[in-house]
Amino acid sequence: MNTSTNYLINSEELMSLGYTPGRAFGIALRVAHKHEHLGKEVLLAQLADVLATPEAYLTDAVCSKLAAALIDEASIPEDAYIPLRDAGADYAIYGESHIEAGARTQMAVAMQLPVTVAGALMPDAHQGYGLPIGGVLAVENAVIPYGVGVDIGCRMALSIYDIPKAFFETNQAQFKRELIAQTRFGAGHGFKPDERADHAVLTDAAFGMNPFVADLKDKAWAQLGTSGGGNHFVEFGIIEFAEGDPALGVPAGTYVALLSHSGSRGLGATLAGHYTKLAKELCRLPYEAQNLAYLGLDSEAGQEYWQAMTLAGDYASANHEVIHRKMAAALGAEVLAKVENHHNFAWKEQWNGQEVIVHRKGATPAGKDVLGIIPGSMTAPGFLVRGKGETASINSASHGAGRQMSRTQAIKTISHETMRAQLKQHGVTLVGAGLDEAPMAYKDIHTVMAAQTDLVAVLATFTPRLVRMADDGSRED
DNA sequence: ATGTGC
Repeated sequence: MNTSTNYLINSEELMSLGYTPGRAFGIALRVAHKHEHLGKEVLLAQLADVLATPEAYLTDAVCSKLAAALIDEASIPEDAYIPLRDAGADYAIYGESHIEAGARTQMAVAMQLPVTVAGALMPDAHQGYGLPIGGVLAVENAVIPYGVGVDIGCRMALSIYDIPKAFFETNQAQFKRELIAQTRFGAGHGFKPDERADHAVLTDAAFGMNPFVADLKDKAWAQLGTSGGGNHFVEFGIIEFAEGDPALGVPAGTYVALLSHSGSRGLGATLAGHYTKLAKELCRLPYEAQNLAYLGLDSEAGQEYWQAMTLAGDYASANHEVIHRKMAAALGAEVLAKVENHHNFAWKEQWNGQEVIVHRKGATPAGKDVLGIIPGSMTAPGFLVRGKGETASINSASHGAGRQMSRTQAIKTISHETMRAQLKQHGVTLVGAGLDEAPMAYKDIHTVMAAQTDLVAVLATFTPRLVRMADDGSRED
């Protein structure tokens, strides 16, 4: 994904040929990279010629796609693009010193959209696609598919069991068995036909909203109750309430709890891809803002996306419900309390006396007295929090610690021995996961929490003990 | 994030 590494022909050279940033520009860079064996001079001459007469290259084995993109771009008049504002409004940043520059650049562009009302960057923010992860954007009467993200409705769910810590510690083998038996991980994975779960979401009329969505229902059913890959997990841990919480109905004390993190699987990903593509066709923005293409809420496409997003959110919730339902039944556990919050979604909310659409892409809703879960890492605590309703953060907080290292960097620099030692030191048993999910790849959650004391108050601390994540190819054992 | 690509 990192396209900036040692290309024979770089962006500046392309620009000196007369290429301008856009889709064709990216294709030209890739063509040049793929055919480096031709040598720099030959490539530069060829790229200049394609730019001058793209029509002559429409059937060329190497440059046909580049030629088509150039013709396509030239056919769009300058004034077909929706202009950005010259200067974007200011936005609040929490924990700025730990946020990478790329995330701030993306947020600055988002602030220039003509529909933008307000924005904020959470302390776990990092660069994403369109809106940064950890970005919050309030807009007027529009929705941005990539402001929600690919994993629509991705969320945290916590079940607090009436099980003492001591019982967990003497029966860990049983908890581990059930963790493996009741959960499914891995990209593309679902349940076999005779293992499929049932849930009311499968009867949601929104599955019939159009043939495209209807086609996704069978896979959604197979994946109901699964967790997927990446940073998703299901884990047992110990949750400590220093004080009782009357609203939740949990007295002060220490309990065993189940915490899950996952989203809407293939269903949400397919819907996100489909509606982002549609938004890009209907909302032509300048190159740097193209991934922020928006749909008017009053438009047919906007209403369709909203309905699809709502379905994906309900489906993501059902996924967690199935996991938690199965686990409680398998353990014979009584659930004292449940907390759930999504952190990739768009909401209709009041902000500063005005109705806005708030996009939270990797940000926890933190309106006044709203409960949320902010996970740390597999060896660092997560927190059950209560929102303070801070206007400047648009009633939001971070959705975790955030990455300190990229996946590739983590795989390169962290050893299996180091990771094993870290897990052992914290008394954590891990099933699955690769080095890219090593705890050292994440920021210090305490630093992140310290940056958002104005946004949330901590109600309880959750310490992971038995963690399951997707297997990954880099594992050696 | 996602079972499949510029």
